[in-house]
Amino acid sequence: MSPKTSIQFEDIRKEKRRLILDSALKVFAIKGYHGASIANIAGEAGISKGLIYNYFSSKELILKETISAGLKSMFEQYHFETENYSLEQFSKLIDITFDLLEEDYEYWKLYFSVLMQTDVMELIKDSLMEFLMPVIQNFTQLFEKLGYAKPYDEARFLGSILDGLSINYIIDPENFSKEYCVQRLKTIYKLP
Amino acid sequence: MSPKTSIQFEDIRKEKRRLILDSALKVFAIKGYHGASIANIAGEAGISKGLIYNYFSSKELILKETISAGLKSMFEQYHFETENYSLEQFSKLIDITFDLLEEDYEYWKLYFSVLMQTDVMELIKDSLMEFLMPVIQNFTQLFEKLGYAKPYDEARFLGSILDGLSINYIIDPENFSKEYCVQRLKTIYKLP
Amino acid sequence: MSPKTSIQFEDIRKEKRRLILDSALKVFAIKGYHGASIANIAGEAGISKGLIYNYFSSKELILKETISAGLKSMFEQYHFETENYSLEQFSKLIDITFDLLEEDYEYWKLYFSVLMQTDVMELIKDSLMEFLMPVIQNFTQLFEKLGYAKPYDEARFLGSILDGLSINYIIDPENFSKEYCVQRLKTIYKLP
Amino acid sequence: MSPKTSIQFEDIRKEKRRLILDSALKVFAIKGYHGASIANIAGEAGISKGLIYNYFSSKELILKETISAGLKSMFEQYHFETENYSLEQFSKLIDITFDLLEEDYEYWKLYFSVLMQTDVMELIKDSLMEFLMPVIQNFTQLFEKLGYAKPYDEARFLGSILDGLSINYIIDPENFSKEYCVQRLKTIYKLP
DNA sequence: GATGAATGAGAGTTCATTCAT
DNA sequence: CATGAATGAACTCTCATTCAT
Repeated sequence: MSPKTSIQFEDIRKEKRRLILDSALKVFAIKGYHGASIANIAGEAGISKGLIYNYFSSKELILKETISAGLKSMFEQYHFETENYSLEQFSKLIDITFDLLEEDYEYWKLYFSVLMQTDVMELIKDSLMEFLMPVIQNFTQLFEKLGYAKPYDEARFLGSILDGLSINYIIDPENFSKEYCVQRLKTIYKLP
Repeated sequence: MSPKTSIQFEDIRKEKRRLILDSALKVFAIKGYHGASIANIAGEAGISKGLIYNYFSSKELILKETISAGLKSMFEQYHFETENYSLEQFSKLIDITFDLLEEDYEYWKLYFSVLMQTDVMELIKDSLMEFLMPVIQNFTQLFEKLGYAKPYDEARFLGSILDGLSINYIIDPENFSKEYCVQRLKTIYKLP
Repeated sequence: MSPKTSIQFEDIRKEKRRLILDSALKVFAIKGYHGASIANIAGEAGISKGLIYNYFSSKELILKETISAGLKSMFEQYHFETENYSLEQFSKLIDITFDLLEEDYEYWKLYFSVLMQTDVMELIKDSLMEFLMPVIQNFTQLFEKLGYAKPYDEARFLGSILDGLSINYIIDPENFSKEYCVQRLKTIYKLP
Repeated sequence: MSPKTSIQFEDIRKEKRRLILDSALKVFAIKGYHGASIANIAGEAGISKGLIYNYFSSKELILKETISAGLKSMFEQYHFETENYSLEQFSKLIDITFDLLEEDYEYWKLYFSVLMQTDVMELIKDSLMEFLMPVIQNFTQLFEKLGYAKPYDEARFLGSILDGLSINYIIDPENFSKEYCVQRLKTIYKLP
């Protein structure tokens, strides 16, 4: 009966925000960004269209936040020191990558579906770069240590392979042997 | 005095059809299928919206034709026998692939942008499979001949790498060293 | 402070629905189904085009609902037992019919304008038959009882006369003497 | 090889005009005025869209001409003296009316489909009145001679019955007994 | 905080009409 | 005389966004 404290309000807002982003992710993954409507998202979340605008000022912003929230949570899972990768960490990173793909299937589906659309890309470029740059740099350092002649190019090469494997897994998980590919990749880089 | 000959009309139609498909490709590549409007395509082509429907009965059909025209022209360029790949052909195929990426940059941008959108994928699946299946099969045969334990999985692994490299080249051609990656890939497979 | 109650929303919806159907009736009656546009209806109702689709999912559906709402309300006014017409009821039915024509002028204008358009007819056939069949059957029974040699044909003959009189009244009410025709019709059938 | 004479040209024009009107009638009868497109009519006639505009300056005009050409040709078939109907002529007129309905089914379908649409009606009102007025006047005179108290109202009553019977025959010729109704009508008016 | 009625711009599509040939 | 490519306005319908309650 007593008025809710501002802390309680804060909690409600955070939870609802989370709910909207999760619902948006589901709907975006199925229908794509342009194909999904605010009504779809509201329906999935079980709330009104109007309420969504209480939390996000536009559909574009929902996409941005969906993507960057995903990147942030993924970043947190990598959590080892940001510099000086070891071979063990390299190996582990490959494992983690594929685990995340499986775990956050919907997120990655959205991520890749949006990756190639120039105009949507524009929206998320900043969040993306913030996350990807250090990873590429770390690999560049590692490959330098390992004696590769062109460590940056090798890092891009590795990144590309991971992208390709990820996409193929996302498109058609049934016929794609994750295990084989992980093993094969480790063989190429002589990882433990 | 006399009406335009049917040959004249045919020429006009062929040319205009080409113009529309080319314009569609450009616009689709930038905005994606759902994000691109018929008005955008008409604007790019410098014609009226209505005229587009004199040539294609729907937006869906424009996408289908754009994709399958691209696949067809690409298929013609591979042109070596459809069975029994040799290592030389394997090597050459990698070269050709990256040449095509450079040559038909817009097409591949569209191709990859469309690849991840479930609903759009549905529209072009048939054309796509018709082209991709034999390629995967041929590689499976080749890897079998080369003694790989799981030739189909290896074919998918190779395909994924090519996808990943292609996408990274398409997204950011300036900072991506095509030459390094081609060379690196050939080293992995011990190609000439 | 609190959101609109669902009762308030329900009231708004009911009223607006009514408004749209009434406006549609007016416009359909003047321009016919194909000739009337959603913009016309929205204009007549003083609302936006978009709002109409908040209440009816298509133009077809608006027509269907318009027709069947009219038939339903008319059916309710006949209200005497559905079987075993008497001569008194026959006589009364003629009176009611012409009263309704006067009362629901616009509805009947639409009804008849739509009657002859094959494709539109297709849309409303079911609603129509549901209403008309029992009437024809009852008259067939009545004419059988009265000793007519071909009671069904006589029922169709009577129905045709009523149609013809109705249409002529609808087209040009000023110069058409309803009273004379009602009286004349009763004379033919020796009604009270 | 020699240039066609202007008389030949005249003939060609007349024939083509006829062809277009006939084709328009067929298409209008099936799809209605609004539902039929110029392309449909051109297709039915086996000519180009452009050529139609060489003969008629608008779609509206095609409708007008279709209707009034039909009325004119019908008028010619009645052909008995325009004044002083006899009972024999009355009887014959009923017969002719139903013969024409059967013969020119498509025309009458169009005629009635267009009858109730206020805006289309506007277009053909003049042609219509030119034809209908004398018929109504003649019947008024006849009913006066026969001693009816309100001969004009009786003429409208008869006209309405003919309309109603015609419409019901047009809508559903299979289940409508023309013969019964003709006979019945003659009985009412004590015709030979 | 929460609702959903309401808007308006813009989507894909159709079609009467024009016009160069 | 005849063609059909081309236009542009209007069509049905969708949807991100606003706002009174």
